[in-house]
Amino acid sequence: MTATPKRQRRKEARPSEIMAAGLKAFSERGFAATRLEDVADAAGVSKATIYLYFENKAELLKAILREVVSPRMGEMEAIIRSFDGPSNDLLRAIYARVSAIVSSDDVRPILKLIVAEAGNFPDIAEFYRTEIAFRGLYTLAHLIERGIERGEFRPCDPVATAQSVIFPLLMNALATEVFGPMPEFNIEKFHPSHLEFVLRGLAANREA
Amino acid sequence: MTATPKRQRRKEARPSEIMAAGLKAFSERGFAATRLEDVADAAGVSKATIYLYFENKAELLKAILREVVSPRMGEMEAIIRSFDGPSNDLLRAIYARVSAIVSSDDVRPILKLIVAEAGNFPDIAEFYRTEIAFRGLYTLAHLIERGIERGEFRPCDPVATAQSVIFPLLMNALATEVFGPMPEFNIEKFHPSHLEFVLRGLAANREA
DNA sequence: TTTAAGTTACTGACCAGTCAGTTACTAAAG
DNA sequence: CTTTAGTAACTGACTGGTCAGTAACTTAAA
Repeated sequence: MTATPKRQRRKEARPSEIMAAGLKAFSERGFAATRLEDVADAAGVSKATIYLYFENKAELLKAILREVVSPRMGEMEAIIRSFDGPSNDLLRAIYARVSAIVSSDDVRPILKLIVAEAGNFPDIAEFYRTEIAFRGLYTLAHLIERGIERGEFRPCDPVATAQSVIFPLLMNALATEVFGPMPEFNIEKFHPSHLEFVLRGLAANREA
Repeated sequence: MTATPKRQRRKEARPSEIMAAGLKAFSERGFAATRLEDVADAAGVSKATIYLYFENKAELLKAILREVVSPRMGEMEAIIRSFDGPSNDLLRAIYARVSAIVSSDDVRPILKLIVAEAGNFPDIAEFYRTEIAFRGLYTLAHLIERGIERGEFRPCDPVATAQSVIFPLLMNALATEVFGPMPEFNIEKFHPSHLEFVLRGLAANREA
């Protein structure tokens, strides 16, 4: 009988399993209200094992916040660089990609977590402020600028307008995370409706 | 010498002072991480005094969340009911009012607090979901519908479009609360820019 | 003098972090 | 192909500190 032993040694898999369990627990209950013992249970290890891979509770959170979002940022910028058609089509492509990322089950909880905990972790707040928020916003602003230069979009402040474009996406994901799925918000209609709204809001005047 | 006594009996003033101190502390550090003793210090009372006016820590939070936002909701609806001009002007008026409320120093922290803590307080989440979020969104949707009926706005899904209008406002306030004031976001340009964006996104087609 | 607002000092529960001990695995020697 | 010595992964049980909530007392005001 080769029964599975009561415990296993799986050095490689542990950190990511612990981080996944931590993301779920932290985003559900908040950082301070989450017991490391519960994270351990969910990850199928003992609490002490967490301390083999992470210095302390705060470092576990930071590792989670650093790990999940950053890789996705590159994608968006790559799409913009490699695209060559009308700005409308580029915007559609970006929109589809961003909304898929932001609404995904691993990124959406992060959004809530950042809002809730950034105040207690200044270095993480700074990281998200510059590497995620600004970088994302300016990338989008750059796309808008491109459209203006090509005469496809009306003249406007690109950074301010980028917020009009992207914030509803973020807020919609955040609301879903906070209140759960909301049929009253017309979830399935929201994305096409907002995209249409954005394209009209950006459209260059016909007369010219 | 009629020196002020070391302690005073101020039954009327205590609750609101405690709630103000609680709002500040809870929104800065989060509910679980906030010590009731710190709230007491900030309110100029002892911790036990809090228990004279609130059953426990959770009830203090609930009282704060119930108290601050609700009164503001009525205002918005009143404006819409009493208005009679073009929908563009109505939208401008509402926008000014809502953005003032949402960015105010006592409502903005509530936004963050709700996002962070709704998960741990189901009854509060339900209250905000229905009495604040839906009610506000549908009120705005109603305004948009009015504009469509009068031929001033293009036909669209009012509820979905209301999100395009209001979510940037909320997200902008939330970002300010989370990351602090951000000159890079062109704060002073954002509101006029977004309003312009919204009016163009809603505008009825010229041909008709 | 009475009452009720307010405080001080305490307690019981909880939990992050630690450490001594245990078990899974590796591989060198027989 | 065993056995066994060594090591790295993992765990159970503990501790020191923290903090929500309370009980017994004090004093401002009516």
